[in-house]
Amino acid sequence: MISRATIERLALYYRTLKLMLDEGIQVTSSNELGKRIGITPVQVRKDLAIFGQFGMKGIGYFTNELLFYIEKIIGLQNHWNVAIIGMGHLGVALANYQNLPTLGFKIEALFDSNEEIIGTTINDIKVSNVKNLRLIVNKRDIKICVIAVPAREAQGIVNLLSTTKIKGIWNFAPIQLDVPSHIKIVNEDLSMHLSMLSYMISN
Amino acid sequence: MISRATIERLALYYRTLKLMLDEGIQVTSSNELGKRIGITPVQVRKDLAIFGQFGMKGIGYFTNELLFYIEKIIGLQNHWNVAIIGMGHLGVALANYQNLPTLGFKIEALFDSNEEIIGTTINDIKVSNVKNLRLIVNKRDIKICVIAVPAREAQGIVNLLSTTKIKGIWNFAPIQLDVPSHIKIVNEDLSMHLSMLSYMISN
DNA sequence: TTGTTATTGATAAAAAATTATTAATTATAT
DNA sequence: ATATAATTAATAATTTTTTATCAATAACAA
Repeated sequence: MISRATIERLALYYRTLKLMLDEGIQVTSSNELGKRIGITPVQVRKDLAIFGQFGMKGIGYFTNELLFYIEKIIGLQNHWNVAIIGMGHLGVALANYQNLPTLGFKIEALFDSNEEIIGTTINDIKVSNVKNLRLIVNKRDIKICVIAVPAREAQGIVNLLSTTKIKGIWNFAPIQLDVPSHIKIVNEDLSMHLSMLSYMISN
Repeated sequence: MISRATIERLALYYRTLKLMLDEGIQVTSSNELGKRIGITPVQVRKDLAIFGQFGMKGIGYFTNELLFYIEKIIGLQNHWNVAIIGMGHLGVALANYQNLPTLGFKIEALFDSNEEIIGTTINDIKVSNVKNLRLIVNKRDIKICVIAVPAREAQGIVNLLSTTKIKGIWNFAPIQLDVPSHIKIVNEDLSMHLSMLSYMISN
């Protein structure tokens, strides 16, 4: 079982390696990677060692090679269809969020329950009635749902989704959701992080 | 030194206790708290033990008392003035984010560099020119800045802010920022969490 | 060729975090 | 009164994570 912390760092290696490639850096090292991210080179090597041997003793890592392997590990070579549920300010922001397509996620549908919003177009995608959520998710082969509805409505949406074939949920509602084990969930807990910041500056 | 994981859980205890109070639950236990959050009761008690003894053997915890103590620990009794920099879709969403005022953060200023946005009003607050960032931050006693600008502009903003009296940064730009040690930073790394979700559903 | 430097990958050590156990305490039922 | 169940807080044990060390290897300079 690979720890959450390791995967988070893997995502940082990925981002850093992409930047390095843009900068024309063809060979790098655990030292350089660690320095950019703010961790020790041993930690970098330990993380990579879990998945294989990607470097060369005495040299380091070929940037493009390592990037390729990490992309594979994270699964970013897959291209999943995504739906966003809840077209409040946050949902609209996510519908326009550039990193979604950049990382290979294709926004296929947007949903809301407000009659005034249904039928409008956001970032070239028409907003559907949340009543048709299951139907559209199934028809358009949507594999990831982003939950951007108020906390009190979130569990209801999850219940609707739990019998579809989605694989993951990216949850922005500040609430602990009950999700069947075949669906993976990542909580983007903004209010928790605000509390974190409060703690850090208060102590 | 208290671990990040502990503080994150503390924020969850806080949220859960508030909900419990709303539900009229006056006495709770590490068992009940743990169950709601999905962790063991021992973990709950261990976390709390770091800060003191808040419970009673044989009984449990008085919900309002424990809430009060945790609020104190997290520092949420403080009320900080906040500025948001970058009025893209995300910045606008944050300017309307209800949990900011709920947790005691007061949005005092909004900034952008786009002439067409400067001077407009978002959630009753006028958008200022980012050229006046330092001036306004100092004048309005702003202690927390939210960075919602593109990654390539983020470090420049931090450099501007590093000589002001702000205490914390809530960073939404997907980049590792160099921050002087007297300013605390919390990274809200959406793209990292997307990678996390990708890993979880791909493996 | 040989010595020096930089580097990985493997193993060992140390530190940190989590989980288990148990004594002490309170409420409650008999 | 007494036994039982529920619960915290303290301590012990275990597991996980991070950090340190070192042999092996490659490039390069003298």
